[in-house]
Amino acid sequence: RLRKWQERIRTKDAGERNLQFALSEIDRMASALGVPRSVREVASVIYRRALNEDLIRGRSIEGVATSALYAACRQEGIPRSLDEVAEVSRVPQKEIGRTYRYISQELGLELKPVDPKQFVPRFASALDLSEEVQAKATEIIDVSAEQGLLSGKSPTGFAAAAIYAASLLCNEKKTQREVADVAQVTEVTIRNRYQEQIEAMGFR
Amino acid sequence: MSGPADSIEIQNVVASTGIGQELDLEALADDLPGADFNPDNFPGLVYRTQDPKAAALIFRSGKIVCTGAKSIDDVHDALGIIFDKLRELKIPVDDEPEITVQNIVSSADLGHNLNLNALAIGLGLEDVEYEPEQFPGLVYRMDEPKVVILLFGSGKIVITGGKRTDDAETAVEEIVERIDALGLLG
DNA sequence: ACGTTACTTTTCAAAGC
DNA sequence: GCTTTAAAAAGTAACGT
Repeated sequence: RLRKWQERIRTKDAGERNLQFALSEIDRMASALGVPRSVREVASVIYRRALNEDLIRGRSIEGVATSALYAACRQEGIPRSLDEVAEVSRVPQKEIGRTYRYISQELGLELKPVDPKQFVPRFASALDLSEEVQAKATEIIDVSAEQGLLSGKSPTGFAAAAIYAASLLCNEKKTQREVADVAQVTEVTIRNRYQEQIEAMGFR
Repeated sequence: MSGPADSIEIQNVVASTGIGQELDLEALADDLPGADFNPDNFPGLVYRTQDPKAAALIFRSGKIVCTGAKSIDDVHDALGIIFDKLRELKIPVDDEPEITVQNIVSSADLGHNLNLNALAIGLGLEDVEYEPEQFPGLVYRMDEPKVVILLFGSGKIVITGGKRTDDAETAVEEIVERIDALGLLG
């Protein structure tokens, strides 16, 4: 009986330690990503729910913690790309994506597809672009999405192209390379999306 | 009436069978020209047929997986060729080994562009996986027939997971109906 | 800025780690 | 869970020229 008692304490302690580790990892990654405290709290709640529903079995703590943070950013409307999240995590991007899909499904998060417009303020400020460029980029995204150009396209690439186009239209030109670097997409992707968006806007 | 169902093309058929006899894959690798066998990598020996084009994974237990064929007939033809090759090598093969179709992959065209964002919400986020950052297709799991459908912005689709030839047809009719009911079919 | 090649997703069996 | 095999869809990426 004493052994059972000790094992319970050991298990409880191990569980506590794992939880503490996960929460501190969420905190560390959130800081590195520069997301507000409210998002870390949402991520913590998602992690605890995954823990309570036994979704961590067979998965790494770090993987679930990272996915919880990725999901929290989306839920709070300030998404980070999987690339960005993977940069501050020690879990490979592929595993983060797979784990995210799993916990999202099991917890019924039902998150809508990421809206490219949600990347505009962050990318634009990283490029020192004005409020005017941001408004223009947002308009370009709305118009081209309405014309059906968004289906299947990566939200970051779509946002990057719109920002590039808007910077040209507002005489605050940034090079494709500069925009590509902050959005972490290639210049080829920006070029391809840019061409379609310009046509959708009726320019040419 | 030409509809999306008429555009269905089988792209790949996966089937399993067995010759009812254990095999020495090392010896078989030497006797079968073109056979690939890397036991450190994978326990199966890979053998490809040219006509019909297919690939077979042959295991020590005598069980065989055939994949890459474009029709169920092609699966039978390809496996027939393999059975004959084994018999030529004096390996006893059951007279008519049972062949089980495990998966059929088909493609089709709905004929209209699709708004995948609207479709994700319309079909129900709980049954849909749509992460364009990772893959351009929307993944929809259908219960009856039990298949998985990948839908693309172009209106082209992939139906996989079915075991019967008509699963794809039933699935296409069903998905068209659901998309149409949402008013999302051009 | 081309073209080519290759990777992402889904499905399924096989034997073994 | 992974390893291998095949195939489609469309987007993105990384090569070399």
